[in-house]
Amino acid sequence: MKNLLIVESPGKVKTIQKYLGNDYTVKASIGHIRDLGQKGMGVDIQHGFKPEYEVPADKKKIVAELKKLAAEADMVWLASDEDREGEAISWHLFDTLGLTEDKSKRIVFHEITKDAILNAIKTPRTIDMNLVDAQQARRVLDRLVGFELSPILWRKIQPKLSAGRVQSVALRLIVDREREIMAFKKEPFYRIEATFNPEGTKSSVKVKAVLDNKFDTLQQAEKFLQDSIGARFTIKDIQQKDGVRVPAAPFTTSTLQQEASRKLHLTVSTTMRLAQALYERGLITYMRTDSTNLSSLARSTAKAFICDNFGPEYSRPRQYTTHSKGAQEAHEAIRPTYIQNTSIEGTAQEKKLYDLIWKRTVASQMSDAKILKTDIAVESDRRPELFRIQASQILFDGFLKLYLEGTDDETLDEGSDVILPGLNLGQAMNCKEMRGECKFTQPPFRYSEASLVKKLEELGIGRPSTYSPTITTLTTGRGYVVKGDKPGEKETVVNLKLTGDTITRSTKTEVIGSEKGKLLPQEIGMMVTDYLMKNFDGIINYDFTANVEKDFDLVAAGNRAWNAVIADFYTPFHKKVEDVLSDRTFSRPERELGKDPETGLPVIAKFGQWGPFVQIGEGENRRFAHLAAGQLIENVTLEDALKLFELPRTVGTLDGHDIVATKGKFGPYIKYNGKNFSLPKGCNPLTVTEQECQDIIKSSSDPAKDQLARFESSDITVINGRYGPYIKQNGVNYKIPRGTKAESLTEEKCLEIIKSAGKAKK
DNA sequence: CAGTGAGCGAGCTTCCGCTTGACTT
Repeated sequence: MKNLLIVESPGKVKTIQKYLGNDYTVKASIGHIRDLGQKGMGVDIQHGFKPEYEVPADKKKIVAELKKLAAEADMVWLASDEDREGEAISWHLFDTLGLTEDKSKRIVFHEITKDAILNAIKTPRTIDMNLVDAQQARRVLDRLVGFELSPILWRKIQPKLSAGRVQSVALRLIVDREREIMAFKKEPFYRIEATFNPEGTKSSVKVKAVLDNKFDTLQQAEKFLQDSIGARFTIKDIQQKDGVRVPAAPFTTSTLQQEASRKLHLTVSTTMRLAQALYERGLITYMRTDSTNLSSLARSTAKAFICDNFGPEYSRPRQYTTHSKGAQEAHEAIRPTYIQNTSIEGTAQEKKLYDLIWKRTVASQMSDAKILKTDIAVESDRRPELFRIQASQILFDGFLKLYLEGTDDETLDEGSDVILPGLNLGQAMNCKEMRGECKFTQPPFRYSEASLVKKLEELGIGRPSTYSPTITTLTTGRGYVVKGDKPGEKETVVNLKLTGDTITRSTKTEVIGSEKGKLLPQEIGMMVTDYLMKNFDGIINYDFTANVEKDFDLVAAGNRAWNAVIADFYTPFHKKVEDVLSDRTFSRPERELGKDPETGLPVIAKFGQWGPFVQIGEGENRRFAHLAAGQLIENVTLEDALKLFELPRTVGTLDGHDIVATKGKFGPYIKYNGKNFSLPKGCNPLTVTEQECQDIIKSSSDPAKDQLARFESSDITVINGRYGPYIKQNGVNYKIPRGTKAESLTEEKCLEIIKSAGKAKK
């Protein structure tokens, strides 16, 4: 064998092999092949922070294979990604495989095209040891921070907790936001909206306008409406302005996660799983990237596609530059591999995600949209305030033909086109109706998974490959955060309406500030953040990563030794760690919520061995209840706390046995005759009726309830499982191939599936 | 489930970033 070429991702191997032909064997390292040892610190702190590298167990096989192939090859081409981590991977390969400088070359390419790869082969270089050192500094710093801080938490708060440069700041963002919301005092205000019929138009023509002033009180709003009875309204000013809207840049990992969340309501991890599947099928480029760059081939095919399908006036080739902090741009933006593929085969979700990527990519190469913005002021002869009419009209749709980026601001409706009738200066406007509506000032929004990723990217914290795993660490990993809903607060408001000469009042109950699917900090997350803020504010600072990145840049430029950077950080940091560990005091949050109205006993929220709980009374007969997900000691109300004691609740009986409704680890369930039955989604254990419980118990006792089909002779059952239908035979489960409808399965068809699946498994 | 730091102590937990399966009903 002449040449061995090693890349990171197995997904690239086939394509590159095709471009290079038989003189090359293309293999993948499958990411990093070496890491700091798992046992202990893995860094020799005493001797210049020397890293103690090991090949992890799951990488032994690939390393052995690469070693063998490298020994047989005349030349080894190290083609890992062109970024800090990629450079380190090349160096670890060089070191581990026992390569020499005359028998190995370092090459890089940013896109998987024939030109890019052949060009890379023509322009090899040597491994950039400064860049490798910057990576070693990053790796060692993260290990030192994580493995010195985490044990402090085990000792001071709870075992198995963790802290780190990325996760602790991500957690702090969520905790800080929650505290901002707690501190926020919402204020009511009145917004005045009028519906006008312009003089000289049909009476059905309506134009909506909003007063440029808000009122603090009902009285002020009512006064305005009274003053408006019989008032004359005329157009005082008309301003028209041409504007443009520009398409958003092609997707990076972060923006893909945000848009898939906004438009397709996918979680960050689902988005990545689907994108991985598309990538593996060769349908899209690599999905973990911070670059908005498109290859020249992609740009030219997009141009041709747009000209052919929409016309040349819709085409505007653009190259986007990446602005995000710390971007390393080793890959292209996420785009369809072939722009010509306007749709794909696959699951409904895969199709939707592909469609999103396709539209975003093509729209990014289309013309600006031309907009005519109109701003009209309407004055009253009784009051100085002005009504404003704002409209925007699309003169040329450009990229909007395909795609409009979503927004995180839940109060904003998408820029709909408002068509105004012809209006002139001085024209009279007849007021058909005027409303005074009570609104409330809004606290900042809680983070969703995707908006947290957006914020992390803005701060330069974390990388495309870690956004999703970081969220998993905070939620299912450590229980610092739960994803859930906040019900909002009920408010009774008085609204006003003026029609003709009469003002009517209406009273309405509204729910203010409810949020769904947001990241809610748990008590343990608050405690960890408070503790780290108090003792390690430098590390949990939002700028910490940005600052150390500057040092890493100095290392990468060859201007500082990597271990000198680490020493500067470690000396004061470790002293603080020692100080904190010698302090044996513990503090736990505790708060009295009030008195139990039934017994008069105090109700106290505090943190125990098993997490936050509330207790009623003291001594022998006190009662305990866990706080629910998202409830915090510092702001749980007495009312909410008392509700926690309403479970378990005896609902009724069936055949002489009690039915008890309660909540457990897996959500609400009912206990009956020694057995447990989950309550269906949306069924509240506090309000579920005896009849409903009896039905649940009876239907759950039916062994065939999840069976879709049963073929006795071959012991085959088709079961409707949690992840969709599947086939079971002799205790072994088999997937149903994509595109096959479970209802259409016959015994023969099932046997066929089992037979082919059996082969695949071997 | 247990129960809301009396003591002792062995042995465990943990980081970030680069990758993909293997696994789950």
